[in-house]
Amino acid sequence: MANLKQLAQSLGLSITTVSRALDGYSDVSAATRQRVRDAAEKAGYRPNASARRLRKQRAELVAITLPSDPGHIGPPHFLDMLSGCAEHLATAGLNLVIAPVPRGESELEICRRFVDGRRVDAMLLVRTKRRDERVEFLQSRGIPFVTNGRTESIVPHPYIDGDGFSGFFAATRRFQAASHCRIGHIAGPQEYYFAHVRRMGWKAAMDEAGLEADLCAEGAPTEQGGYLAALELLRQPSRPTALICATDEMAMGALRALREIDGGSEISIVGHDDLPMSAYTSPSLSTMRMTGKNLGASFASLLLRAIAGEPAEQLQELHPLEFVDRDSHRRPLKAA
Amino acid sequence: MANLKQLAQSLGLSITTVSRALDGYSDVSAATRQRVRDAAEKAGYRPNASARRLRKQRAELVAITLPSDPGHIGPPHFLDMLSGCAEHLATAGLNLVIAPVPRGESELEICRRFVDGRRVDAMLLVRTKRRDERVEFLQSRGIPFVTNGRTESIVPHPYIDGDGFSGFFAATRRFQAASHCRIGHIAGPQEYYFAHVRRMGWKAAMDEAGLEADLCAEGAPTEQGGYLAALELLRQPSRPTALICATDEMAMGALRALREIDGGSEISIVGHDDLPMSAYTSPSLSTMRMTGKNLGASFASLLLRAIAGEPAEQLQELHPLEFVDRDSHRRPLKAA
DNA sequence: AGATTCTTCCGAAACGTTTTGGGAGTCAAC
DNA sequence: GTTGACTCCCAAAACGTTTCGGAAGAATCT
Repeated sequence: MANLKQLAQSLGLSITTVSRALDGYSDVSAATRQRVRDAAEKAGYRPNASARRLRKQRAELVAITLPSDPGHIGPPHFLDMLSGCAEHLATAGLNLVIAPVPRGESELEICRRFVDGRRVDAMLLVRTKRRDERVEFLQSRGIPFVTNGRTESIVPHPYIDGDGFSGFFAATRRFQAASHCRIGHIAGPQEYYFAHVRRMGWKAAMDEAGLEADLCAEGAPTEQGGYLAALELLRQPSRPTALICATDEMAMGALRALREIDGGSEISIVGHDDLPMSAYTSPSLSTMRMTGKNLGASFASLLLRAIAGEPAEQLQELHPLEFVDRDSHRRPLKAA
Repeated sequence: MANLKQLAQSLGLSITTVSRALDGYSDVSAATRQRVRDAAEKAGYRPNASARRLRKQRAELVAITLPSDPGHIGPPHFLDMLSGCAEHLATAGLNLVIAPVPRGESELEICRRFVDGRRVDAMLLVRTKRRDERVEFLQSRGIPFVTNGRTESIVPHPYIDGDGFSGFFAATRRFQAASHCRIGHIAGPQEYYFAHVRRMGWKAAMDEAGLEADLCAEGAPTEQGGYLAALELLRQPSRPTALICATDEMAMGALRALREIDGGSEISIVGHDDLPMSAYTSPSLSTMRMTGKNLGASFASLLLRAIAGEPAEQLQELHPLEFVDRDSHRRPLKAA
């Protein structure tokens, strides 16, 4: 409850000595140190955070941008991540603050406010774009940060990401191995790195197999976006027999479209994210998810290393995707 | 980028005047004010947050405890709430920080750290217990706070909550109207207020109808908890024909139990939370959810009013529950 | 002309901590 | 009896802001 001055007075010591005793410096005698610590404990003393921050020129805070419009990271996972992240940061004395983006303001402005007002020591970025102005800004300021998702920035930066290319490549291959030729892709907005790279994985597998990669429709990364994109593909003269969707949510929308369309139940489908609800759709949705446990802790750990000054090149984690084998990806294929 | 001193020097003014110009005080001339503001804008000046906080004795921060073990608020909703809350608080210049609870530490210790270290001006509490030591602590410190969920605290405090009693009462009535007599309740841990009050709602409706309220099993508020509790009820000599579950997650577990048991498909079921996945189970899960949009903003708004000094009695919001009518609550009832 | 008010500015203190750069005392070595 | 090393402690500065209490000069009133 009290402050250092009062504590010092009550002990008949100087502020300096009390402060150094609490911080465990060796230039205060063991006896005094103990006496000070006991008194501090008894008084319930906690150093005033603002004062320490001002003096040490560190905010002891890290901000994470909170995607307010639908992004590629499903809420259930995101909250897990937030939690794991906050917990890990706390072990280093850092607290996690949420940086929401009010309508009418850009994420860049938010970054600027937090960074230039020295409200935070570092930042975590979510939902990266291929060309991400937040990344450019933070690099120009030289403030440590880690992104969840890569970018196409020329100068490297720390990130943690799932290997969407390989995952979508492998999923496409899987369909090809099951004799699918008309494999369509429901893509997310291509300015996002994750959406782009997933499309590239699908396309590479099609190209390599000598199949035409013409069945691709882009939509918002939402149920509705997936629905509309799927309808677009199903209206083609030569329909897909299988669909690879950028996200589970989009896949749910595609499933809705398939239900509405004649013969839709013969089309196989796969998503990405492994949302909890994906296990309960009918058919249950086959999907992919990032391997590795506690994404949040890894995210935080990378940031701590970035703060400690490790070079960006050593702070780039690309996790393989694992396939979640359920029903939707092997629906009976009608002979063409 | 710069600080007040540099800005003042470059303008040939005192620190005081620059500060007051930026804050719009009337004792600096309009001309000077404009000149200062232009210069500040050009220099990209942002006041140092730590310094202001120290001087103003306000942290400009609000913490929310993050339930790390499974609670009653489903992750999807929780993240929405977090986001809405952070956004609303930001309009008042407050940022939201996440207070995770590391294993081995109690939520009380976390509160103490945040409050006594003056890291926050106020707190948001989630997942309240009937007797909640965090509430008692914050009341003893006189720090503003709002809980999501009521408590049995003698001295009133601000809260926002769903009316679980009436909701579960009405749901039980609904089953009774459909000729169910053996209506069971899958209860959450009774130390939580929400779990207790939901059970009370069910019990009151049973008592009032002259039906025996003997079919009640308690479990952890998880899928597994619901599964085990349901098995317990289904093993009774006189089985339930309908089940009211404290949460959707528990209801999902109960559905699993029903699938495994002979005749389980004749048992009706209802949950609470309206998780996204609840629409996709088979049968689709009838459930309840709190009315009112943007819980997070309401939560934040209550807190701002609490900070402004409004008495607790005026800051208690109890929202009715609405029934989400799907398939699981009207499965064919075998004549007894 | 003197008294009063208004306008516009500023010096200095304060917020509570950490850290720099010693200072006084003790003890052993020369 | 001077020197140096060591132990234990402290005064004061610094971090960057806000705000209290004027002060100087101009304008208005008596």
